[in-house]
Amino acid sequence: MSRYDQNIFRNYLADYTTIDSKDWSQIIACFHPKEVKAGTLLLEEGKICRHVYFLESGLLRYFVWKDGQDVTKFFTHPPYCFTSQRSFNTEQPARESIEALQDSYVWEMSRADSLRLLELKTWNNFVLKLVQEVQFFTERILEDLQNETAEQRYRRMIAEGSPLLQKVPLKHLASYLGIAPQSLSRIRKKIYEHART
Amino acid sequence: MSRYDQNIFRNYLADYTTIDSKDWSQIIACFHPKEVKAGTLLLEEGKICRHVYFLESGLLRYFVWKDGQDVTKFFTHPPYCFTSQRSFNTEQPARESIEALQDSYVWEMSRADSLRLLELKTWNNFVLKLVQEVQFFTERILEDLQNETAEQRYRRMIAEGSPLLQKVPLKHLASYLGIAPQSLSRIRKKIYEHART
DNA sequence: ATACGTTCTTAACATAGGTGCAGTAGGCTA
DNA sequence: TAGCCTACTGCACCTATGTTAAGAACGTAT
Repeated sequence: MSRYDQNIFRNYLADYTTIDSKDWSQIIACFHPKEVKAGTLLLEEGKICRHVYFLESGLLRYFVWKDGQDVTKFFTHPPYCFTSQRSFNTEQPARESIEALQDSYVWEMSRADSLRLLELKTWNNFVLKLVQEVQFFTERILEDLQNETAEQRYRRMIAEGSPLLQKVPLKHLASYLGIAPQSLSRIRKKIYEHART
Repeated sequence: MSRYDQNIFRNYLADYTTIDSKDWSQIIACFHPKEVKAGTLLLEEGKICRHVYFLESGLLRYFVWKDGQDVTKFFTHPPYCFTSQRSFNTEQPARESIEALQDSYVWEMSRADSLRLLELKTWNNFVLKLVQEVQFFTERILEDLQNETAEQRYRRMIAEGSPLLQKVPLKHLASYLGIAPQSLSRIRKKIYEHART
């Protein structure tokens, strides 16, 4: 696993928009490397999110506290550009925390730089596409949630070969699916029993 | 109810971004008025959405066909700027239809004009904010769906004084809440019984 | 007026998808 | 060695919602 390889970021951006060397140097100049050890928080609930991040490697988990329980909202795997959108845009305290599940390499950009960089057409274009993409993802999750049970969603993760299955503890997977760990166990049992026969 | 009052649109935009007369004339030049009678479709599932719309007055309903059933996804009330995002951006057939529940006055802009207008900084700025806002809404709906039952969501609509309660037939409200009309009736009965005591 | 379709309500009953508790087992850390 | 956490399993139980079936209220067309 390479660390701090700018090309990962650049290639990632190139998937969204064409980007020349001049744009790229402007963009990368705004980002600074930051290492996040497994188990530590990149963002803590209640604090204001003041950065835009790019995840180069590792794995992150968004979660909230709900009735004294740690509830996993979703995961971010590399390469991905993200922030705590609501907190970042409104400058209000974040409702969720972001935890590294594995040692992660991220690049971060300050709010001030972010606002400045939006003047750059290439970046502006990228951001718009990214936000639309996030919107599509959210809609997709919403749809799945309405149409499928936790079991069906878990089966689909398997069918789609989600890399999360190998990397995420089952307790987090369970809360991500919206069920108790016992229920996930039962589902797993059912699936593997059937698979054997 | 005034018809085709450009000021409604302009004031709406002003809530997102400052807008001078020159910008405004460029923007409004791209939009053309269109009346949608109650009960008719602004967009039909399977067709490609080729416009951006602004809803000046009336009420719209997004719905999809799912297992031979008409399922309401959400409603749009004025003033609001919208489109079938996925279809519009990807030029793929829309998965949902948009129906007018009341006689509605909308303004429409072609795809070509939309792309051109994005070059205008004011408009670009507005679009980015709008897409972020839509993302917030979707996230909020997702959260509610995970945390609340249909009954709780219906109660909250009442508590928040949603205007939909007066305007939308209960059958659509039921499918919007994700339950059968009978179930909504049961919930309503329960609420009103309790309210009386 | 009458008849018809649609929407909404009510009731009895069924059920899927989940919870909670309790006990067991394996692995890691101190 | 003990202690702790995670995961698995069996069982009883719950509850939100579906299903079915019937009737009431309302508007519209004939």
